[in-house]
Amino acid sequence: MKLTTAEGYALRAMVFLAKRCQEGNAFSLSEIAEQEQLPLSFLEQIFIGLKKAKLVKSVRGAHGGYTLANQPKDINTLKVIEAVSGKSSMIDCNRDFCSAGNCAVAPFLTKLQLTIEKTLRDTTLADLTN
Amino acid sequence: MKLTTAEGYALRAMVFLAKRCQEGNAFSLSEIAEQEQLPLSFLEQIFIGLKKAKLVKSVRGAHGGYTLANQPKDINTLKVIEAVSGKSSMIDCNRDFCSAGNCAVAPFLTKLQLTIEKTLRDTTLADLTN
DNA sequence: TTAATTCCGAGGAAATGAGTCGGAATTAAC
DNA sequence: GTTAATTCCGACTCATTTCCTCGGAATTAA
Repeated sequence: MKLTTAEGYALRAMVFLAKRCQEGNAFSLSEIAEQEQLPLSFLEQIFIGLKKAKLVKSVRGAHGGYTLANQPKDINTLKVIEAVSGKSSMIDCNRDFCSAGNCAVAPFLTKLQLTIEKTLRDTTLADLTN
Repeated sequence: MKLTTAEGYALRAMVFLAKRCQEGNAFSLSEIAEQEQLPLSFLEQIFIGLKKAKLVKSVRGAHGGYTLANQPKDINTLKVIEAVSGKSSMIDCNRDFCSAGNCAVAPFLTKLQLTIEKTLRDTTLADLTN
């Protein structure tokens, strides 16, 4: 039960942008990679996901880069994580035995997941820039 | 961010025992495996961890088995999970850059982890037997 | 003695994680 | 129009982790 490094990188990069994208200016990935000491080509993959999730906008070509698609206070950490890893479920157990309602643990896990998601949803990039 | 199947199996097996070990009677792994439809030899590995963590007691030899080491209300789900997987940290990022306090995300992740651990610690086997 | 069990280490197949690589498409600047 | 900087995209690799299995040793009730 831990964050993947891709999720961690995404959060770090998004916080980086939140701190510096006040007027919608874009930052190139090479700049982010250098400043945050992240591997560039991996960051590319990550930002493709962030773009698809419409959390960032891209400017292609020379002097291009990425900028936040919304205000930091309107981007929560759950969205960032899901953009990178997809919606994940604590319970990937899809056996007949369990999905038939015989599993004593399943309801608890859903509750746990909701708790986690609420915490993530309530924490925005703005909360992380202070 | 999901439970490993070993962690899930452990919880399921422990709930099984919580429901039936009222008088400290032991159940063999083959019985648990059959009733809960879990792979036996994998369960063996898992229970070695549970035993080391002193969450269960074992009775060796024929007609042996496992029984809970404490009352269900005194065994919380965090202990079960840690017995199987060890203490895990949301943040395994040990780079100089981050551990020097430059990481904007780290404090949030520790807070998140504490939240999760509290939920797990507050949920005992007794809560899962109803 | 036998059968049922816990205990233990080794190993193995599959999935996942954590990237890299090569190149295509786009665009500003020269 | 060429070049350099960038986003975009798919495929690929390599290491680690997960999810087990296997063989056998130790223990013990019957």
